[in-house]
Amino acid sequence: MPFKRPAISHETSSGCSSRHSSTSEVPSKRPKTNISAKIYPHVKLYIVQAKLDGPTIAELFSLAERTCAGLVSDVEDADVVLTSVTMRRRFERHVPWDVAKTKAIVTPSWLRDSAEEGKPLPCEPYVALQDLRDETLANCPACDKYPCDCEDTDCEYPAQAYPSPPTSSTSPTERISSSSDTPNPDDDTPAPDIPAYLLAPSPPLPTDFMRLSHTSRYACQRAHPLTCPNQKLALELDIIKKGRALEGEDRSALSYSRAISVIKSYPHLITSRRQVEKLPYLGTKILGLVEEFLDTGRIAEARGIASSERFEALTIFSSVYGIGPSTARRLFALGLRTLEDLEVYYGVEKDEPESQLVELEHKENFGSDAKVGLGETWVKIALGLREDLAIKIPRDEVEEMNQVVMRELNALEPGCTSTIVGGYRRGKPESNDVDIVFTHPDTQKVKGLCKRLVNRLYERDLSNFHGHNPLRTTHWDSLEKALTVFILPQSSPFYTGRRRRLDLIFAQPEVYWCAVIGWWV
DNA sequence: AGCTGGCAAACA
DNA sequence: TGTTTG
DNA sequence: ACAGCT
Repeated sequence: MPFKRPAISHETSSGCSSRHSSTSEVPSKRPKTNISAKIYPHVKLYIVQAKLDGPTIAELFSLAERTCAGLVSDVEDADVVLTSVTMRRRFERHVPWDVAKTKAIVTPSWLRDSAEEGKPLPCEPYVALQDLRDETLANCPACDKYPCDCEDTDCEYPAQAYPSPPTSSTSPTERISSSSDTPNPDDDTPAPDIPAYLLAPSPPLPTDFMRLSHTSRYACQRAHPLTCPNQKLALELDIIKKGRALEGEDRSALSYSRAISVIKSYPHLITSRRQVEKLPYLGTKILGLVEEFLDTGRIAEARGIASSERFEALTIFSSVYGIGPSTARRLFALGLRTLEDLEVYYGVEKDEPESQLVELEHKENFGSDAKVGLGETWVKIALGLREDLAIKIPRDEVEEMNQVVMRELNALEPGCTSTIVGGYRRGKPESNDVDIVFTHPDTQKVKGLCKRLVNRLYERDLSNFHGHNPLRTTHWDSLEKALTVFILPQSSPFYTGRRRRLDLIFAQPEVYWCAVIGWWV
């Protein structure tokens, strides 16, 4: 699910040490200022003419031309609505309430003052309708939305909601996997041998929220939070999507994917069909389902799918590594229904749970020892792994895994740096697997490093899947990756003995950050 | 009405 | 080639 | 079977 949310920018004051000299030395250009003359180059304006006299309207029109993307004649298309109307009842005669909730509704002075100051101004002092104060603040184009939501209180975000900075291998011994190692800004001295361009900028680059809009056709321009205001609807549609995917109806599933993605980026609670019917990728069928959800709180088709024996079985089957929709359907057609059925079918001997891993290599060429045909050695292993892999990994432990791996990598090749990506980077409190991107300033040293690390982890009993072979290793272009199964050492305070999926991605230094931001899933 | 929808690598 | 994965 | 495009 390739949907990312850009990191929310901290206020500069927040704990990050400014000792990192990094930002000034970054060779690539930071987006300095928008080289646009307009103050609100992306803002579309709608003017409610009621209560405004002719000259004022003319003045606002010309201001709008100078400062904004333009005026729109349909209020639905607008980002900001200017009005002198202050009473809800009267305002509703000009703009439907549902629509109004999705805009910033401000007085004409907002535009005048912005033009005078020559810069974007917060909407807060210009809220036109008190009933829509929250919505207006949330939709104010001048603010980085999220900070604006808590303008009164001090903005304390839970630290764990933020991506951690990369860990460099330059502090090898000092950090003996101490428990909570939240990013510690001050005591860690900048690595002398890691060029600044490979370290995360501090403070983080601000996000240009004005370039993001939930109406964009491109998913990468539609920011969305981890859980959205319409989460239940999204989950309901997701069931249909999964159902379609399991049945091999890829086209349909793709449509649901896009629709869900659009809904996830819609920043308000949906209360009427009208709010969303113009959003991209929502057509007649899915709008109908949305409407049904609005009316009844559920979607019959999704309920039907979710409670069907077939869906349940296909879901469990395909949760096994190596079993996809097609095989799942085949197994179902064979009459299998449960995990136990699978274990029998694939001939898993539960008596000797440990032996599977060790002896695997020798069995490799004798596919016929499974009870019923299919000598799927893979699936046998995956079945044994399934229980562990179904357990989510807390952020603390993800960070610990990175520490441990970095310690080994550092011993192998000093001067590496890494960033944890995947779900962790998107702020998920728990991950299904761990993805880490590595690099080293010396292009030559990156070559073959992936294999070397995997071998070392294997020798150290940290990674033990499939003999010397990780699930797969591969490299395309200048990326190398290994998909492995990892166990923390017993000495770690986070040791559980549970096996965890760990993906290692090695990138050439010049594509390191592309690998970091491009690693979705 | 009819076509398109992401992709590359790995395995059997 | 078809299936699965990230 | 879902939406967008031509």
